[in-house]
Amino acid sequence: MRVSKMGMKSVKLSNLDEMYPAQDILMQTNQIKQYGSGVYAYDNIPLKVQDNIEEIIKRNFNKSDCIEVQMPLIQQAEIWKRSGRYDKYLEDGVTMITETDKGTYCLAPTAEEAITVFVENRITSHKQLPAAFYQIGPKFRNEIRNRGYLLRGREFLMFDLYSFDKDEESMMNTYKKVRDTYFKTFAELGLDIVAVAADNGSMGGKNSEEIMALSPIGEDTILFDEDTKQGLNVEVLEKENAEEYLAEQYNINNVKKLSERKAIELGHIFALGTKYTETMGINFIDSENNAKPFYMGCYGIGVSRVLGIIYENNVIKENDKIVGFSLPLSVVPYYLYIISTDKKAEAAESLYNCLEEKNVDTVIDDVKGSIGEKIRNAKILGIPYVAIMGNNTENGYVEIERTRDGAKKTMKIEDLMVEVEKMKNSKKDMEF
RNA sequence: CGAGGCGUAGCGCAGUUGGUAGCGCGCGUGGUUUGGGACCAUGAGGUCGCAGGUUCGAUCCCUGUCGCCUCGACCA
Repeated sequence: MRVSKMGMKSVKLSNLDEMYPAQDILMQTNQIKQYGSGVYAYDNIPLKVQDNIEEIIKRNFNKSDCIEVQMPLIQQAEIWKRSGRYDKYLEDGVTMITETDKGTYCLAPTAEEAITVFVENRITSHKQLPAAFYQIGPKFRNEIRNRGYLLRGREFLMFDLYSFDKDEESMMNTYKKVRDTYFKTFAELGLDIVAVAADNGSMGGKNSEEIMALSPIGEDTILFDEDTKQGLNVEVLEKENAEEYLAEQYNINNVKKLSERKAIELGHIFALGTKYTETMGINFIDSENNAKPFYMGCYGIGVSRVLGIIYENNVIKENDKIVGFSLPLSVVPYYLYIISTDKKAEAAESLYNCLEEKNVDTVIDDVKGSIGEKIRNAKILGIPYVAIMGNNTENGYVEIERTRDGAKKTMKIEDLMVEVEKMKNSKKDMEF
């Protein structure tokens, strides 16, 4: 991508939001644009980071035999009435309603109802079970209070997975399998997650855990056990016989060892049981020719929220001042930010074009400006490596700066091309 | 919805004890610069969120309203 084509201007950062500095940078530099409370447009780089997050999620869940589908975003009120949730969702004011001359539609806040209808008459026999379908798409919730930029919007991107099983035991096996996939997925995304036993809220059902990421900007405080990696709600300690309960339920024997950690919820997994399929009357035929309601599970990940957290977790500072971020290789869309003095502009173009040909995406700063300004822009965009060609580098050589920690190295241009391509394929840092 | 705060140029902010507004950054033009956010000159850009009221006169005072932010409840 060419800086000259991306509608970018140099912005001097000022008075960053103390709580969410990274997302404030995105706003100040027009990488996200707010249209209203909890409603944002995305510029190229955050959008592509989000695409990459999606892709990692999809790949992991595809491997776990989950099938990607798409549910409608406008859903007739009837299906919500069928599950009995219409009144509750309206009362809460969370669901956004569109009245048309063809009737009332709900802008999808979630999709249990829609997916259940999708499965009806499609999965009719126990031989087709277990089955799991997921989608990644926009969700709309008229939140009582939006907060933290992308962390809790009215319109946001969500991964939602729905599983169908023949009985409770099988449902719990699916639940565990999905839970494992969550851990794999978030590890790949570079986020430390903890599963925290939780209330079921409006979803209902048997069993649920919040999937939380440890992060300094977390809104919630959880207790964390280093040995078992188990997370708990702070409230657990307020229970009667808390110590016994912890020992029994979570194998935690030394309460003093628990440390308080800031965390933020990125997902929630539920073993629902037959709550929806029973009220909606959606059944399969078991091996003894009886009609039975499916045992469902539903599982969500706030993709937009993951995006926000990844930005917030990767800020870089110089002299204690936040100057930008350095996005992890697992999700960054451009690996290298190429800059040069006028005299070396041709060499920069040639490096850019060669990498384009190898399908390695980079950014070339082809706008007039000082080297220092351009390096700063690389950091504001979150590009992990900067290639500098100028007075300090003789022909055929290039200086590389790793934005994460400011480490520098000079190398041959042809070696760089090999290294960057390697980095793209392995998602691992170049050697420094 | 309960409590608090804020709406003045694209962004960050001043200011007017009531006489219709400034600064920094950014932006346009010309020139000099060119390895860590350069400089000189010159210019563009605001019905001071909106609507009423008080007043000779309101961006400022009063009332209402809308929007945004933070804490709480709720959530991915």
